[in-house]
Amino acid sequence: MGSETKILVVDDEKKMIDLVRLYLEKEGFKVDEALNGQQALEMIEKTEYNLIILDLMLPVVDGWTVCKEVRKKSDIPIIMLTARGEEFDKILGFELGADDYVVKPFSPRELVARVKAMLRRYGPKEPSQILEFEGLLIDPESRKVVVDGKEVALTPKEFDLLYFLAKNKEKVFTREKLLEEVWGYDFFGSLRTVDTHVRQLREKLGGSKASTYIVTVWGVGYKFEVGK
Amino acid sequence: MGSETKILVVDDEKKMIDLVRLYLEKEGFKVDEALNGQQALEMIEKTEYNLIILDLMLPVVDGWTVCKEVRKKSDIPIIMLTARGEEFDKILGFELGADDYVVKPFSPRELVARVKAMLRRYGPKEPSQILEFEGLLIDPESRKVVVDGKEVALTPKEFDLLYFLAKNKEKVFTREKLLEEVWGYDFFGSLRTVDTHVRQLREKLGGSKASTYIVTVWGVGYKFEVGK
DNA sequence: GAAATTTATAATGAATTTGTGAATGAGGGC
DNA sequence: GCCCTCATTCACAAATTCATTATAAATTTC
Repeated sequence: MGSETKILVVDDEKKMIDLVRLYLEKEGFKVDEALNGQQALEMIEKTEYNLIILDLMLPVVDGWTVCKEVRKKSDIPIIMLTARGEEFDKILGFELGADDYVVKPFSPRELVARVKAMLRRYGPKEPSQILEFEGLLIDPESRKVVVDGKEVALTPKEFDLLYFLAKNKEKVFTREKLLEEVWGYDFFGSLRTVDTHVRQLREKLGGSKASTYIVTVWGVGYKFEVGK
Repeated sequence: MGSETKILVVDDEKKMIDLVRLYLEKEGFKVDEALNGQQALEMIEKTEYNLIILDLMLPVVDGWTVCKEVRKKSDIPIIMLTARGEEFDKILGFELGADDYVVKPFSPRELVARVKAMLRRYGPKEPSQILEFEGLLIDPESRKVVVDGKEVALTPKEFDLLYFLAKNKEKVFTREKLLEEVWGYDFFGSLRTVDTHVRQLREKLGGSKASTYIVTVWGVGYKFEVGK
């Protein structure tokens, strides 16, 4: 992880920057800071960052403008920081190219989790691997799944679940762990939700060999297993 | 399970403590309680906890102070409990070294999930190891057991028992100790239960060399022994 | 060698866990 | 606004495992 992942934090409150820096550095990230939008744009010009954390309310040049400017030249992931009550701005932020937002006050765990999720997704592109098994092909790029040569339509959650299990084949996950990994650290719903999605998946994978891949490990959870 | 993870819960409302205790103990954690900040600090001094759950509003010494004091000496994960509306305090809490916060009223699942997440991240982690012996392979990640090249299906308890014994090979355990370690500290059933599971295991490990590994130590208990 | 203690075997009902069908409700597209 | 999809939850059925009991076998002790 910490192999030189550079993050730029833009906020006019020094205290906030320090807080964010504290937790990001604990995770091994390299952190730079900018106190206003103007400065931020200059720094982005000079240095190649892997991710930008951007407060909306900035002096000189506001967050939206920074966002728009950055997007003209690059696809760096941007996480916006917004104060509660600025909910409306959220939409605007997304339209202008932000990839995620976090509402202040936030928990460091939440921010770190989102940063990591973002980097996993957009960061130093580990070639998104096409997974292939007998009678089953999973392409994360196009989010396409092919069973016995025929494309099968999966819902987003179904796809994410299948892809996660397949990517970590032979490894058992508890329902709790799956909720955390596939649904997200901030989902606290019922464990049985996992069962339902597994069922849907098995059904959609049909009577073919593919339907045998998702295995119930009784008393523990599920795993993806190729078998023999 | 059973490996003694100790959590200190600090709150001036006994009712709140009981609630938290209920859910944490159900998960196998050992829970201590303190009703005020002063008491909390004394307990932390004497005992080594793996995690602290800390209410902000405390008599004698408040949550912030406790947090600051703890941080002077240790990196124990701290989860803060705050009442809704104390949003502002959240930031302050983080600056003082809290690792996460939960807003009251909270769902027990949420609290437990956060506790576990915290322990996973900061707690000590032992890598799960594949154990291999002549004619027997035990993989805790996939929870697979292979005897003489053929996979054998074990029930959860059988697997846990076998893995525990094998991981601690050459060491004798009384039935009592096994119940505590494999079943959990809160299991108060018959000692004979262990016998039953040992028998099942031996049967499933078949006539091969593997079936000789679980050894009865007469008058004491069982051990896993590779022999010659 | 017999009695006493400890362990092995086998069977069964209870308890836990998972599968299944269906209902609800949120959110997006038209 | 309306319909459709998807995610989630619930209730119930099915499957599996678990703990216990009773009885037989083994081992020790005297």
